[in-house]
Amino acid sequence: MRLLVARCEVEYTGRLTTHLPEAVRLIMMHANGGISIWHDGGSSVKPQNWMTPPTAIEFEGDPLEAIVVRKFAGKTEDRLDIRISEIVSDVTHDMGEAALLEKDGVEKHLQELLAAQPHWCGDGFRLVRREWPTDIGPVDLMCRDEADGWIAVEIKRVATIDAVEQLTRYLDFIRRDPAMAECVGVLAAQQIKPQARTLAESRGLRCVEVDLAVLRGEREPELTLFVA
Amino acid sequence: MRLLVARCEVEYTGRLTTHLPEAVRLIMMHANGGISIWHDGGSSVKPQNWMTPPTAIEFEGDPLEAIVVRKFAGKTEDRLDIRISEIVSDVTHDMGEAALLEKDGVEKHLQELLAAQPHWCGDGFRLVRREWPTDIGPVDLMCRDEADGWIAVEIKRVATIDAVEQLTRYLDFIRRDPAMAECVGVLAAQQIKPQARTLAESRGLRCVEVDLAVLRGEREPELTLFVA
DNA sequence: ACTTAGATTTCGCCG
DNA sequence: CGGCGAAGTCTAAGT
Repeated sequence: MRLLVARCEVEYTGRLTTHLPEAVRLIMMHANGGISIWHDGGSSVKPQNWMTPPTAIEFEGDPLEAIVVRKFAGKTEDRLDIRISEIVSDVTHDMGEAALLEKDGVEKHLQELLAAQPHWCGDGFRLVRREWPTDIGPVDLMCRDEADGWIAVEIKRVATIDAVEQLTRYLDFIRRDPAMAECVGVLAAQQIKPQARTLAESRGLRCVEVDLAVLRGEREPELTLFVA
Repeated sequence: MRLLVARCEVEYTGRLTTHLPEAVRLIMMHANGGISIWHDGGSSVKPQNWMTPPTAIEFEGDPLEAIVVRKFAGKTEDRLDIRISEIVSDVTHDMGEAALLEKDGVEKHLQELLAAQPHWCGDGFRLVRREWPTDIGPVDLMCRDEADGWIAVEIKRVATIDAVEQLTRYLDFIRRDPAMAECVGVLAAQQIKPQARTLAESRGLRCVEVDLAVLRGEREPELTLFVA
């Protein structure tokens, strides 16, 4: 990885057009051709400009005066022009083998936990299968209740209006099978946005907020705050 | 901005849990408390781990042995534990004034241009207002045609099936007003995905592809390719 | 290669 | 501060 700290000015043309006025910035260049441009005053997680691989990078001048990064994305060429007026530092580090990030707690885990304890989606629910196939993609969980009614469950970490649309589309297809014409929809998520809840309920879909810690048995479900 | 290149191992606990095995990485620390962790083999645009400001950063040991970054995001504490086994490089650069990115060509500009020249959305259209409010959010443009009919316009840079759903929801609400029961929907975008066009037309929504350069008057509209 | 859906999405606007 | 929609979203998975 090459770390170039330089006073520079940057133009990007591609899906849109941007301009960065002259300032001292960090230019991070990866071995795979990826490049990103940073300023202390900007975001600490999103670069001011960047280009993802594959790219073609040209270095002009000695000492370095300009870097041109090109990418051929379909019809339009993406292009990053870096004009360098002063080099503050220029070092390259070998970082060795790729060391990938291991994650735990994303939507897939939520699905695993709810598949193992479907009663959190509704009383008496039992799992028929995960990733129940439909013509437009798999529903996260298919369950049946105590009266043998069908329930399609869509799982999200955060449920927005999109999740309601998604579940609605699934139900449209599932209910075409006469045996499942009465299939019910449940939206289960760690967090359900108000507009999503409103739209879901207006379409007769049930909403369930679930707590990851409770699903893992690390915490008791919240107790009712009044005494009978 | 402090750039620390070090052999390290990282744990994150917060919205989820992650682990990074030992490797040489770049640790980028901004003056505002933002921090991000990079490896040459990973993505060149998204860090392996990060924490956005506000944060509380503790440095342990001399020479440096560990960095602990904390954030109090609501109820749960976010925490980043960086255990350092070897320091390769540790430099700090003053980058001076913030130099912000200037953008041109995003959806807002498209909306401004179409608001000024609504005839590109349909013959004889005139603008009533931008950001026409409905119960579930604002419609980009509300227009009327030569026969005084109402037209709701949804604008996208790239229109997907989601844009069709969005416009459909808006129309559902708009048409509840008897005076606007006949309101028509138009989807205007630089690019309309084939599936979105099919769905839109099946719902009686009109599709218009617009050209940014033409809207700006930089290019003539395409001529018809046959002679009468 | 293209499409779909997730993301510690992030970011900006507006209430 | 929270909700909501856009983003040069990026990225991984499935077809």
